[in-house]
Amino acid sequence: MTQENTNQTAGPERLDFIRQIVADDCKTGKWDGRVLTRFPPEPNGYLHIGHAKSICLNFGIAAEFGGRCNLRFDDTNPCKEEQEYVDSIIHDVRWLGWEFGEKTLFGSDYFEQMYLWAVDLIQKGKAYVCDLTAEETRQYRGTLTQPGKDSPFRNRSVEENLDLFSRMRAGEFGDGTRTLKAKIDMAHPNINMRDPVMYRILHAAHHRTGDDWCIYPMYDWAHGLEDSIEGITHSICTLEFENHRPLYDWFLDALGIYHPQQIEFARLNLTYTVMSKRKLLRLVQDKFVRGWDDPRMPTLGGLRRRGYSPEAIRSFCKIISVNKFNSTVDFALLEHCLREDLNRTSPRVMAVLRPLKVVLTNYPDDQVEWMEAVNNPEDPAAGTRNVPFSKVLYIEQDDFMEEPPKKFFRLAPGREVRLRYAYFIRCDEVIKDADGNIVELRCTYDPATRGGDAPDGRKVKATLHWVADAHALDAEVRLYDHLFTKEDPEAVEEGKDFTDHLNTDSLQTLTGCKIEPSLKDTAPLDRCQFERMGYFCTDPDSTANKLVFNRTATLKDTWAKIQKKEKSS
RNA sequence: UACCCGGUGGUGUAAUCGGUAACACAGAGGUUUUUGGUACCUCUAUUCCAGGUUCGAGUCCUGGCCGGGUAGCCA
Repeated sequence: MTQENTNQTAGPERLDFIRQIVADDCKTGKWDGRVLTRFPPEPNGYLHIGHAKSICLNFGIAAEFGGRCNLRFDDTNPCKEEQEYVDSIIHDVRWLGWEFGEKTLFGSDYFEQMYLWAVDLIQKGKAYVCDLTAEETRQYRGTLTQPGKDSPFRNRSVEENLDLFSRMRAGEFGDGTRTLKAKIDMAHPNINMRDPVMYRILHAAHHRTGDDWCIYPMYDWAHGLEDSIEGITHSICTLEFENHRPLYDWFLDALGIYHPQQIEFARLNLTYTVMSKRKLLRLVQDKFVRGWDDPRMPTLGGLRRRGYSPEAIRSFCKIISVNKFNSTVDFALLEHCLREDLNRTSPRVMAVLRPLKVVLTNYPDDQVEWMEAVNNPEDPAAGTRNVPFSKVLYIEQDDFMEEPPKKFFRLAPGREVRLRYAYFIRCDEVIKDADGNIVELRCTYDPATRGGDAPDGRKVKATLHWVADAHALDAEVRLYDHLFTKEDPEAVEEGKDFTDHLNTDSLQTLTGCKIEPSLKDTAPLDRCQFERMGYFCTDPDSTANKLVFNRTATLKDTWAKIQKKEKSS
């Protein structure tokens, strides 16, 4: 019976609608059991958490069904694309934990084949060279509710089209003077089918093909061909391409070549976040953030620098699943996945962010004791370390209140608490400066409580983290909050835009923080938990002389919740 | 007001094809605890509307309503 239960909980996972299609296709042998997906970014920007959804979908399906997933750059617009983006995208995909073999693929590698197929379409009378300007093309296209009208160049002879097209390629014409269009139906209710442009003239250097070409294929023409050439089985893309599918199908069928199946899904939206490339660019350009990898950015570079783990992002992508309707995922769900992973994997250390000096009046002046501390209670294999303890220490300012409310059970005058892995201490005296600020606590420790337990069995209600003054490392700590104050930053009133909802307190920099000495040799992107404070990550700005940490996420904080509730009531 | 797509708790999904609406997050309460963390337990709350088919509808049909996408020589 136990075994049956185990089998049930480990039973088959529910399939989302795309995996359902793939599973059905495998069963019916539609693609001879093959599964080949692809992730096709344009190298014109940095990847973000929304791309991670697509990456995990495509690579995940390939892995689960014993197939493959191609990383293919959709680089058909030389004006926007750069090698730097290619490199960063490759890095991000690998960082997320996906493998795509030695070879990355590029749409631009297929330019010659695409050209040949364009010629084929001309010969079949299904494409023509058009001399209309961009503006005229727009007018001829009609509107959403009105049909378009035929271009005066629509009925050129095959010979003339062939001649003109080869001269377009040869560079005889200026940018924008001519296009190659598919000859479909200018009255089609789907605007994408109203003689769409296949090639435009662009005398621009391409990041890979250099000056080899001065005509470049449009996405609608190129994308299906790329899929076809690679033998993709399931071409998974976002919802806005749904209206393009008939054209995708039309091209492939007109050419009579291998025809993958396109499937669309809804892109990711996250609360308190913007996701469009344009808006993210604005944040960078207008210096609302420090760059593309600012730890507040939803870019993979930003999340990485913030301290997010690839595992957390992958489990998030799995849990949100995939569907065909727009939805907005609660940021708290991403943080949940993050904490779930970090709790399991992060070594614990003690760090005091806002130090309050504590002097143990009955502790020998020059004594140092090395206390054994557990590195990770969730992982016994992580072992232990020793932390120095001495007469002068720091605790968190928030861990002391001169006049504590009922639910506060940390340190207060006359009250006893435990210093983690060390001793019970009692507060005897509060020292203030001329302005009445608390600057120091005089306390006594109980030598009998070494390690943290009282032989007489008495209990304390709180355990505090601490750092010994003489051995402390100084550090800068950057605390982050949501970049926006509104769940949906894009829902704006008249005359405003999303930057009006920027959170002015999204970054708080703390200096003079005290860290236990075990972190002396920490390296950029190392992750750890500062006990009771949250998950942190060493920033790339960190040096041996100046340590810098980013707060990845707070721990769940029921005390903060109580405070918030009492403040609001 | 053209065409396409879609509506399941507060949020994200599931219900294996017509058979007891479930899981997670969030929220509330509690147990354990040398992290007010973790773990564990309890609770709150759901099929857009109206008809129809059926013993039985979240699922099928019809009609509404609501939401999203589309008029780049961008992808």
